[in-house]
Amino acid sequence: MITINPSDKTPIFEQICKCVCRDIAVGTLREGDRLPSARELAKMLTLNPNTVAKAYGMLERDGIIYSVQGKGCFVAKHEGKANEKLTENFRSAVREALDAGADPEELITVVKELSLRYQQNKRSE
Amino acid sequence: MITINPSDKTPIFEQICKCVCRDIAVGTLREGDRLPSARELAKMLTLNPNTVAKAYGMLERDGIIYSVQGKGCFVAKHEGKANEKLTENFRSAVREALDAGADPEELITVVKELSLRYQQNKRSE
Amino acid sequence: MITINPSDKTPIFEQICKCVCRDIAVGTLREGDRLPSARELAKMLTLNPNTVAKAYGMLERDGIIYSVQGKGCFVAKHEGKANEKLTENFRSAVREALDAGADPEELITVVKELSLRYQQNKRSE
Amino acid sequence: MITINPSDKTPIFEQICKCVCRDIAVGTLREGDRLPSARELAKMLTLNPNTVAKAYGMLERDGIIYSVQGKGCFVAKHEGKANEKLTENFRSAVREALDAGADPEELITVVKELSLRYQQNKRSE
DNA sequence: GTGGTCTAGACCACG
DNA sequence: GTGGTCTAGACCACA
Repeated sequence: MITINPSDKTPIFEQICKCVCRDIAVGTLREGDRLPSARELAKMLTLNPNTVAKAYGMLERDGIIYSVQGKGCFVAKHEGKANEKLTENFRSAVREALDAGADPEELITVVKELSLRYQQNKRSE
Repeated sequence: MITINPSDKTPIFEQICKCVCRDIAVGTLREGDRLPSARELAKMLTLNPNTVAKAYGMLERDGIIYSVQGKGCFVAKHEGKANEKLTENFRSAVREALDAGADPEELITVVKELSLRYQQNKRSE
Repeated sequence: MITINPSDKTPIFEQICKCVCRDIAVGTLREGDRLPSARELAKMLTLNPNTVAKAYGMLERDGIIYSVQGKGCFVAKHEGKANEKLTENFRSAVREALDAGADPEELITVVKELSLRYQQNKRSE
Repeated sequence: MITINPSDKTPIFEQICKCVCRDIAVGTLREGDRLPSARELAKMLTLNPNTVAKAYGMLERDGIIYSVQGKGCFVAKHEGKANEKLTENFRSAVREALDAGADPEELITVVKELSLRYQQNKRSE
């Protein structure tokens, strides 16, 4: 499922990319699965088709999906690329925090705290 | 010390905010200390005074500093606000990673690995 | 409707904020409604776009509206925030009066007297 | 007692005026009482003497105090002037709130709520 | 001198 | 087209 939060400051095309990557990492999307066409998705989410096209273009450039003329876009062999892309964001956030002078122990505490809270949310759903 | 990297794509005013927060978190700046005036800092960094004023304005709205007409800007009681602001991006990155199904242990491993590498870079400087 | 009184000494951007808050509180603006673009409004009021942008920025930081890149600004879920912001000055005036030893009954009498006079003015317009 | 809050946005000279008016209204200062000299007060509060002088000038202009060359400043016959000045602030706040579309009943509720809270604070002191 | 506000005009990313 | 950022230069009130 691709969901967009318009009030989120991250560009919409990037939100789409992340959703697709996440679905691949989680297993909701598997190798060879067909993504909704750009037009289709744009209509579903009431977005500008160009925005969806841009997102698909980024994903294709990164080798996460591939497009077939006249047929649509499909999930490529992942080889962990989608996962890499996701953790890369995390890695850069860690680097940024360290540059800002954060204590490694403090970061680990934050991870533990948030993952605990996350699991509780999941359980209560 | 406040340093700016113009080639960094994060807005200049935000870079200033982070520098101030870091200095407060580290203890270089303490409650009641006076920050350089907007014009002074602008001259030092060859920026427009408005840019610095915007940064100071953000910090004031976040309760990290307070401004006094005709006197200057001063750091407020921290209560960890500066520290929170620094790890804010990190926290959202953690949430994103968890949403993508990342294993908390895996994230902690990444933090440990990167902080180790970071300390080595620091030592070799 | 947003109207500006240039001879009023309260900053223009604040006047804009109050107008928007009032329109939300009254119900003229509702959740999800789009505000005029900063440039558009600036042209209508013959102001500098930056002034409007500043007002919109304040409203966004207060969670009263949210901005979307390339689309515009929209009113957020209110939860009474707009109303609170409107009576904010009033609340501090009440606190001040109490500090000065004013009798609560006396203050209420003043409110009643002035609101009566206000309604008469309104009727005679 | 005159106390100054530097982080408060109201100008310092105005804070001084309000303190004096409040002390007169409450009865701490009475007709003929001598106020500390501008220099003295400036030293006590670590303020610029000009700031205190400005405040005293405003109070004298309003007929709340009078100055005697070489002797100092003294509290004038009040005739409720100090009280008027204080409630005038309240009145203008009420007018502003009404202009913003506030409901009179709502304002009265706010007064009741805040005065209740104020009395509780007083009791617990 | 300080911060606060406003204007004018520019560039960018997003949609 | 939109909002976001930055620069340049101006005026004001406060201290």
